[in-house]
Amino acid sequence: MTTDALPGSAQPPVTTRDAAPVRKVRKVSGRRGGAVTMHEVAARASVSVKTVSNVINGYPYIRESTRQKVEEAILELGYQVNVSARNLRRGRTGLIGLAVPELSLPYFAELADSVIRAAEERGVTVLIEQTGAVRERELEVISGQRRQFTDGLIYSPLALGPDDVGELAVVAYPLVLLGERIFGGPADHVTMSNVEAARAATRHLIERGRRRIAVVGAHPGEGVGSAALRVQGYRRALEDAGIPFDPALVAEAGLWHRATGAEAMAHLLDAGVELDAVFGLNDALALGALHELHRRRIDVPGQVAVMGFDDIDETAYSAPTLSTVHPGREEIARTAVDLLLARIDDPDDERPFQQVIADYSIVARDSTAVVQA
Amino acid sequence: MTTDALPGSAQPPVTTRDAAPVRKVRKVSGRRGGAVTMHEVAARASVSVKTVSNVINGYPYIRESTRQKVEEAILELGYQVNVSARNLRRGRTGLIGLAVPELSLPYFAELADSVIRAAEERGVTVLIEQTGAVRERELEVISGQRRQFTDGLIYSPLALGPDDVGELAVVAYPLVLLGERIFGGPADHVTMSNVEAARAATRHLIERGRRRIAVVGAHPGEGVGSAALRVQGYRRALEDAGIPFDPALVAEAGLWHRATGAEAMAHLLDAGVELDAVFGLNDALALGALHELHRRRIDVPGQVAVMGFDDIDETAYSAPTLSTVHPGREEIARTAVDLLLARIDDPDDERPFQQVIADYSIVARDSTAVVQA
DNA sequence: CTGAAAGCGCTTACAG
DNA sequence: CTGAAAGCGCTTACAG
Repeated sequence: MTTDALPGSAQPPVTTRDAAPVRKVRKVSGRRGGAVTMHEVAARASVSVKTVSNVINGYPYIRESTRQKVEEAILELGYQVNVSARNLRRGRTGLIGLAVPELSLPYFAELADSVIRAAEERGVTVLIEQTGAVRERELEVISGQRRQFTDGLIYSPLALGPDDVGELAVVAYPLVLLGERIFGGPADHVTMSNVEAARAATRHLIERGRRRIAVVGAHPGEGVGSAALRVQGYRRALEDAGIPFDPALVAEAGLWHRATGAEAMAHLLDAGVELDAVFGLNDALALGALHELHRRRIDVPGQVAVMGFDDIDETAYSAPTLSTVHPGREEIARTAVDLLLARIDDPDDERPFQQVIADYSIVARDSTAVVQA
Repeated sequence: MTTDALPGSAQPPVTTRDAAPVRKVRKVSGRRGGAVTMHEVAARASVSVKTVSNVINGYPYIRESTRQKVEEAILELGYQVNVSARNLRRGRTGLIGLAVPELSLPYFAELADSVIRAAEERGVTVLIEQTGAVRERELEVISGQRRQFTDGLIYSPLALGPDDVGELAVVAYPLVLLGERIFGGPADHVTMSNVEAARAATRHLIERGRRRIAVVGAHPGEGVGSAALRVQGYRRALEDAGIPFDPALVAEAGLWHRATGAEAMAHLLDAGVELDAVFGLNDALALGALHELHRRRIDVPGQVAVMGFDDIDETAYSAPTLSTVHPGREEIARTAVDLLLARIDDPDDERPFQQVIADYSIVARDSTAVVQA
């Protein structure tokens, strides 16, 4: 080692031929050269590397005095395990992948947040990949180079459909599927009861006296995915209450963004459709609808009640605050991580793939409050 | 190798003692055991491993016929480089860290998005870490275990201040600092001209005839960080125009969220402060203010113009759309990645630390439109 | 242009 | 409870 100067430091290079036995300040080195190795720790503690390794990995049967010697040496030398070497030896990386459409979409940003936290609790690190909800890139994620970096993948496709189950069949690493695009795939699957949740959301509106409930975000002609399932739940709730289904109340929105929600809402209003409530199939759509209603000075919830789906942070801050469906994002994240780690820990486990359905709950806020007469 | 069944497959375990010379379908294996090695490729192509390595790493002086033999063998065997082994040998991981407060905050979600894209173009992968803007965790990131995984770090602290420069001094890996909390630290630094941008934003309002311009999001008593700098820019613009500064127009908001923006706005209005414009020190604050104005049926921009800062996606979708400052997020991300990679590629480079200031621009939207008389 | 061989820093049977 | 040694799969001087 020739210099301790920071790389790129403005100071003149200092050649340290240190005579001092122990350095005062040991810099936090990244993975770069000259790092302390296990052998040096072993030498200093007068034990074998095996023993150092045992201490580090929490092997239980170590004499207390030995453990202490080793721990002291580790501290004194500022030793850190070389992760690449460990990975090479173990055949693991300690990293799991998370593939989502885009972090710019609040729901997925929050999902990523939850997955990172859940993984952290289990001592693993998350590598996020963005697919842009582009079919080609969603397929690329499955077999791309990044799979070399990770022990498994949590995969939330938006463009793939049931026909792509075959693409997943080639996967030989632990995989957990999220969402409603592919069912029965060769992977564990965490999802939610979209139909029941949407039914409950609609019932929530009906119970508050609403009868003309519009839906924003439908994907007409699509048989799979969240849109189809949630519209189905909406229709069930109408049936339950004996309210006839009126197609005029169903507004399409391909992308589930605020902008499309506002547009769809505008279409409904411009068409003169009579309505006293709006169910946005996700929160962004509902917030878009809310803005459009505001813009037209239509009182929420006085004239029109609004309901969303996802319970993103923002819904607690909008004016009025938005009632929505809490889809158990934390639970979904935790379950996905746990399922993945179970497969990673025991790759020869032959137990059948699991499908876990997360609990949802209705979050009642101001946008669906009962207005005092 | 005993079985090709998917791990955890419901099928009975199949012991493959394959006699067939070539497998039909090779599964995309993660990092798990039994993967093809370079030696097998070398054997099949009848060359040495060195040659295979050369082909893979694009070493130029290889006979065309040799290259083809090797490439065929790679294809036939479905060979993929073992990243852990390569990393161990190279002393690099190909991963860079990105530490941000929270992905749930739209600005940071979008920043992460941009950094991931920029890194992807350069062939490196990003590992995101969340600090929650908690001082303790921001410090932990600097020396934590994850630094073992990455070749360098892009670091965006929110809780640390100038006094913490010392904490960075121990860092011996390439580091790029983002934001306005720490200046002159031992690292490259990408920032923006907060003062000038805020001044331009305020001027934008003044040019549209506004004179009573409120500021939302100030941090009274704080000398560093975005809040102080942006308020400074605001005051300069007032001076430029000969408008006296009125402290009553400055509203505090510790956290820069939609909710606090709405609260601050409410305070201003309840206090009866006369105003014809609001400058939110970030977009979330401005959007919160916008909602509060809507709620009170105060027309934007008719009665009050609203300006934000950050140009998050959402500002293009709000009603009315929000004028804001475009801080060159993409440029910041790209520059940060490039600076970091330059240090990683040449760790012995002694060139002084750079401070790069990204260009900003004013985005004029409906919330500051000039209203026809 | 290509080969034989050392070594990156761990973990883990195998012995004792 | 601990040690000596092999080997994970690469890359890279060193030779030719």
